[in-house]
Amino acid sequence: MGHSQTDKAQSRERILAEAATQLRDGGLESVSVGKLMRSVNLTHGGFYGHFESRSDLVAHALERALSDGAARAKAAVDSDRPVNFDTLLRNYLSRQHRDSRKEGCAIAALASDVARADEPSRVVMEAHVERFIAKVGAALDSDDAEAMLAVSAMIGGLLLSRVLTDTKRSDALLRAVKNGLSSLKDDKTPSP
Amino acid sequence: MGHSQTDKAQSRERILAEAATQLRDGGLESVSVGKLMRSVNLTHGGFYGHFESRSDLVAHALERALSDGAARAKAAVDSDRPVNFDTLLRNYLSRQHRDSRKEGCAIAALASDVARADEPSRVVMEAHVERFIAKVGAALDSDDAEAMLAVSAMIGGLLLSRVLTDTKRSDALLRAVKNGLSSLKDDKTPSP
DNA sequence: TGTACATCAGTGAACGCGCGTTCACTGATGTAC
DNA sequence: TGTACATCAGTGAACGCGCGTTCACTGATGTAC
Repeated sequence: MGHSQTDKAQSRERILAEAATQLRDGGLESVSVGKLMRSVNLTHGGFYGHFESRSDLVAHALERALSDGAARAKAAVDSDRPVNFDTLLRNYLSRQHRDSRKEGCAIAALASDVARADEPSRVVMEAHVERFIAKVGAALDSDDAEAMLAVSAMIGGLLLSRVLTDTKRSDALLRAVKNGLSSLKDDKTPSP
Repeated sequence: MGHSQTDKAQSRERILAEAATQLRDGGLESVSVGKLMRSVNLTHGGFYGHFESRSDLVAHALERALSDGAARAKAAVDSDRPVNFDTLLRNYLSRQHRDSRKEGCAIAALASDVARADEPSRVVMEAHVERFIAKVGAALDSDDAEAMLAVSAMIGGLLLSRVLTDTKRSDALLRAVKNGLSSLKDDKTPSP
């Protein structure tokens, strides 16, 4: 708890990172100023030195939560070429991803929340959805339409696998979506 | 605001129906006892004659919200045979469905919420997800795996179409998922 | 290099507010005679 | 059929609590001389 300017930048960073995690874990409503500040070992009063209001924080933390997911995905395949579609599927639709909501894809974690949020929030997520579609399109090397289908199924599949309490059915659903989408690629690679 | 026993049953029904609508519109956290009772022209005190607690209400209203969607879907195709897959897709992935969250599918509306909720809530939605998979499986007349893929893409697609603020892109996404899934059926009907 | 002082990151008491829940009540319902 | 009374659906004041936000403060930082 220092008092220097670099300490302040670090505090803001810790607040933002923690808020992004709490957002993915509990949704847009779940972050409270008091609990958040306590969880980074600060007191609530200091919050307003970093953010204008709770809703200002949520806006920044939503962007952060979404960026974290993209960064994590990039790290998982590293500097590889255009990204292999099957690898992407295997990572995204894994039991590990299903079971680690806090660290996973924020589009899936917050889709229902943002679908009913105000326009600014939707614009923030929209950019990440479009980037995801572009990335999957490149991996599939196909048009937008196929990438849109794949992204919809990936996000829907991950979400549903988290709803199902029957682990075997949840696993089966992940597998079904993985295999079903994988054949999107197979259907065209053998041709040319 | 009568005082008879049939009045009471009607009150409970009005509370439950309104709660289900508010749930689909604003998520599991959005329903407050005071606002809810005011919106059915009663006072907050009377609430506890109908439900044990707010969380008891939410449990019942979640079930209701999910059932409403199924009932609406059934009404849309009426007493028809096994349900036509393309009709189902055209209804589910319509702009109208996208734009009427309050009256639409509660699985999509509440997927992210329930994914992080306690087990009882997940069990309630799970039953409806399984029923949806079975229904789509029958329409496709195929195995679970293909139905799981279709349901994932339908729910993910509807959700993403609600996130996108660019109407043309949102429309395009609905169309892409509709067409992509429609070919699941086409791929096998011509064969036997 | 050493001292005096302005800055400002972080503290914690206090605020008004809406929440879920309780409870003594009111008055219409519907039963017993 | 008419009256007396128990029941109970719905009312609204009151409660304790956690929320977001404000603000006078403290004390370490880092600059001016």
